[in-house]
Amino acid sequence: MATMLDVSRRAGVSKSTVSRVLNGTAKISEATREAVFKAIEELNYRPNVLAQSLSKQETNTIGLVIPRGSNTSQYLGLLIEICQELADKAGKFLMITQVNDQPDGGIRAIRSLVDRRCDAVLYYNNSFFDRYNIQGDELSDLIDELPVPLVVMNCFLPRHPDHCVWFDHAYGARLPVDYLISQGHTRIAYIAGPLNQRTAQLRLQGYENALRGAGITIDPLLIVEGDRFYSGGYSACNQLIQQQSEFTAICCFNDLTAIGALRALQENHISVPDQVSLFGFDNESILDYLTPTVSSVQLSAHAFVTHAMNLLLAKLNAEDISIPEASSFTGDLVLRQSVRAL
Amino acid sequence: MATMLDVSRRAGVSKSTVSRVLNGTAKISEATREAVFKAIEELNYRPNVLAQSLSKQETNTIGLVIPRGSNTSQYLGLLIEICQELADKAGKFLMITQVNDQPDGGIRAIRSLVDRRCDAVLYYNNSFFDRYNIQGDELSDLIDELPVPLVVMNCFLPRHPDHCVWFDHAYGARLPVDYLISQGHTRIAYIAGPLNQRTAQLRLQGYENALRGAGITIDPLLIVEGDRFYSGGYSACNQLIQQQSEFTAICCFNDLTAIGALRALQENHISVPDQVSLFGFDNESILDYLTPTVSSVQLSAHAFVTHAMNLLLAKLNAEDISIPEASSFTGDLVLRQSVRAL
DNA sequence: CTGAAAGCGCTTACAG
DNA sequence: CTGAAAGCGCTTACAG
Repeated sequence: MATMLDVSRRAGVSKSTVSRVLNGTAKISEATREAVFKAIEELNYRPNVLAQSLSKQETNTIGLVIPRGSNTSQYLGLLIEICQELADKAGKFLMITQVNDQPDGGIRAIRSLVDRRCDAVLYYNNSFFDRYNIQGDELSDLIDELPVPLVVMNCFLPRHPDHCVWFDHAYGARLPVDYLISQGHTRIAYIAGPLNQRTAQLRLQGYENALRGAGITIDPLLIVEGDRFYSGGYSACNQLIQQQSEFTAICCFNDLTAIGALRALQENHISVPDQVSLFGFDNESILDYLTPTVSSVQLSAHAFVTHAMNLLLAKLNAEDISIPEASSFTGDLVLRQSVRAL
Repeated sequence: MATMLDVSRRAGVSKSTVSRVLNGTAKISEATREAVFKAIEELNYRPNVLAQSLSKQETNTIGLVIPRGSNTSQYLGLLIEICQELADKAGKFLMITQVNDQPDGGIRAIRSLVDRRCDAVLYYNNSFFDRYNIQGDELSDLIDELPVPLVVMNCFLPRHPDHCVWFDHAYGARLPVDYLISQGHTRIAYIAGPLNQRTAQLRLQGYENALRGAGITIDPLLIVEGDRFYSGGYSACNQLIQQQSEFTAICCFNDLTAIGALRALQENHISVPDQVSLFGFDNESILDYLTPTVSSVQLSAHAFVTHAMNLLLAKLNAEDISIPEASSFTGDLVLRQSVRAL
């Protein structure tokens, strides 16, 4: 690969001049400019970004750490696309890496980006209690230690509320239950996510809070654990049906779970919504094309990611951002055919 | 940030020694080793990967360029996860970047990774005729010009068959049509993808080839263009219904299209599969949870991506791989309730 | 076992 | 307008 020295020789000038031509950092006579460009062309020269970065002591790069197990998530594409777009606008290169399936995978991914001298790092935390996921404390320690800003998405860090952006899952999960209660339902079942995950715990809490708020006793038989995929929703719903507890509605951890449950209900000739009302969570676009269409809760992933990136960029530019309360995001109810008043 | 010089001073040794301790590249007395590690600890030192790479003239990094508009694709997560895993195994850092929405976005993304001295680059081509996508010729020129290996996924490059891995879309799309014909269907409709995209064109060809092969006249009225999303399938199917052409089966560009079509059929009280058989394409896992479950064609994305990464790694290691014919991948029929014999 | 020096490919004061 | 030189933070022959 041709270097700047090669170019300078071919053009009959010094390295410095080539550098200046390339960076437009000084007046250069038209003749030498042309000579330099000619040499660049002939040698097919491309600057070594590593050397540039080392020399300038800046990389203009933002690091993004994406989670594993994301092949079932429709959020991943959105996350990347928004970050890319905002990084572009800010004139930064977005360097993406994925955590690998090892202990400390998350921390190592972050460090690896910092070691490559990213100006700042955005970390998407999949769920607190994932097998190899970072604990909140480790993240907080890391934020204290790192020489560059780190913003964490999807978890709340008590010691660093201004470094994280999170969803209020409990609040969001409460919405459909409150609504069902307002429509006269009292026997409301819940198919949870994997309860070793923080997100699943919080959403279950939201369900329980709603019932408690309405003075309805929580019936443990009406709470079944799924696996956040279709199959878990399917078998959990079958369990609900088989144990013959009476219920008039089911709220689910997420949409996939609800779709699995819907299938189980239909196989058992239980009509939705005539006999059972159904709520998903996430508001994936397929819900509009199921029969019946399925109600859900919409988390504004777009606003969420945008906020996180803007927070990061603000920290980068050392803008004195007042800690925005909006770093916590809630959800909105989306009603469709799957729900009816009792 | 502490540098190696800082560490060496604190430990009372030379930079060289610190480097050797860190890299285990020479016998070092236990005493100095400890002193060095102590200094590293105290200064919270982390090597500058940029400087290392520049000095060693190697980065041990593989670049991956992912497409835009991937927020609706379930392949993106799989693509990244497999590449990450194989890169890990090969001891390489995987640097991911996304093409941005500008002319030459693809080429610029590739170049940008090469400028960062990736050892090799893997490029996922979304579709030939996307707004800003690279043309095959440009890719071939790039392969000739770049100083590092470039492997291209999802398109066929006549000049570089050994640098690309692709699906035989026409073949895959032919499978369900052949099957339907074998089951006595002759009036088979097709809801295409956006026909300005190469993939959509090829799959439509597969449909037409099957009909021709069976001596069935192609009825233009039975071919409608969708948009590869639910909504396009929905309206295309409504169009088929309204124009009252007789048909006993519908094959679709992809599963989303089929799901949209299913909704339209159900709204019109047309029974699947009693009155109309239905095929999707891609075999997304939701198909098992629809009512009825929907037949499809499975492309082995896993094998596909694995093959591409292995091809890249082989080129990196200059292994003399005989050009594998298997660089073209086909699909498999997956039959479910949505199809019946006539 | 360890250090001094040159080099990786750039940028940027400092001179002229 | 342009060049020589020092420096970015490492690695690695070359000596000893």
